[in-house]
Amino acid sequence: MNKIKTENTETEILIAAKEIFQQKGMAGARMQEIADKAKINKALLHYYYRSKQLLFEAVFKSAFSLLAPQLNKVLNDDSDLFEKIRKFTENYVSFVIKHPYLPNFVVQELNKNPEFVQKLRSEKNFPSIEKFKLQVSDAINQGIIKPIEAEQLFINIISLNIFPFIGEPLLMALVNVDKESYNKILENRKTEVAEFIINSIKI
Amino acid sequence: MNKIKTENTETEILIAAKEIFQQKGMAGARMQEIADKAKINKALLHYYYRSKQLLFEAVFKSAFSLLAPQLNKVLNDDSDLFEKIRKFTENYVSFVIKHPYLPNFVVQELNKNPEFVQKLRSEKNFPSIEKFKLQVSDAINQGIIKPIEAEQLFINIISLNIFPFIGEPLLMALVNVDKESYNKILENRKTEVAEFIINSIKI
DNA sequence: AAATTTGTTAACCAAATGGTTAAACTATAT
DNA sequence: ATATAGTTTAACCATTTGGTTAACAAATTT
Repeated sequence: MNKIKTENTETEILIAAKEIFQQKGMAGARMQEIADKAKINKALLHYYYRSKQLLFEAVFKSAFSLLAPQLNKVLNDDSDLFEKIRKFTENYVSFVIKHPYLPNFVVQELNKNPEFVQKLRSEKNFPSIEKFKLQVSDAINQGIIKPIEAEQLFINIISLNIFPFIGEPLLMALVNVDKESYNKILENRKTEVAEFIINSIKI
Repeated sequence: MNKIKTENTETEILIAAKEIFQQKGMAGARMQEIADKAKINKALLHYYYRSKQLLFEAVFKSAFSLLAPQLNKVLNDDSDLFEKIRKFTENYVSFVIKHPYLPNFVVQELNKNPEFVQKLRSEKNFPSIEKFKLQVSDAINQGIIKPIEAEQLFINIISLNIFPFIGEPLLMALVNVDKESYNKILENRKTEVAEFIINSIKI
């Protein structure tokens, strides 16, 4: 079964590359280290992915395709506004536990390479805010929430959920707790954050 | 004036190193590029700072010593809780405009080097949360705000203020606006964020 | 089963990179 | 003015790094 063997190697490379790139970034990652982790010869990396840049792009796209559905839970889910804020907040913690380096990786590499956004936008499933805008203005018109721009609310939701992970080392130091206590704080945020947001906007 | 000339060169190097390190990170920065930016020979970098690692640490400490006073505006300022939230939120935007890459740099390098926190903690002026904890529990006891853990409130304040900058390329794409419109959104956040927080906690 | 295509490796290469050295230059002290 | 200490540079060096090559191995096709 040639196909299977090939796909295995190709996938092994991508898995190894994900780990290294997500932990060390494009600049800090070494092709040799990826090859070692995938237990293959370095030349095979180039056989399958041509160059470091292309391998990186494959990893980046794959990472974003995991993050996008999470964001769509806020932007394109049909559930009630409050319910979706609660669900997203609770789900997001589990997501990050599964992929600890992923959100930071995406945010970071996008900062170092802002033109990358173009490549993402063209892909299908790229999250769009349009539906969420309608939902927010409906909720305002129905007197469920106070007036707020959908963009601001969205940025708030994302910030409150993502930053505690991206800023973990900094926040841990400032709040002056060890990893175990910080994890408890994050665990509490599963419900705290949603209530914090809802408290702020509900009438 | 030997002293002045020396200090100039040393400072020029630090200024150049800040720019390069903050934009490209430790792994992505090149000593030659720093030398070029400082308009000096590469060997001079080593003459004044010994190694890339030590130059980086000098830059990092200098960066953190700029960020710390900002954080202390939340943690160790004497003003009233609501007032300090309003002031911090408004000030922080100006701070980031002055040092666009700084917060991201600190957060990022701390993630890649969590043991770095130790080196910071030992330094004077390292922000401590103790005073803020008292302030929050006082406000709760006086019935000014709803019960909330000081740590959670602090994380919320920081997240809402810092992430919109760190996540700018991602958020710009998701909210689907250009740089100019995004800047307007950030400008509005100067007041929006504080009201969002206060709305949520006030009784 | 012979030929061909696909997958894999060891050895190699050129460029980049952090760092060093020895000499030259400049300013200060004697 | 001359010796001395501090500053700056060009040239150099060893290692690392992304990438290539040529040969070998394993499937696949004919």
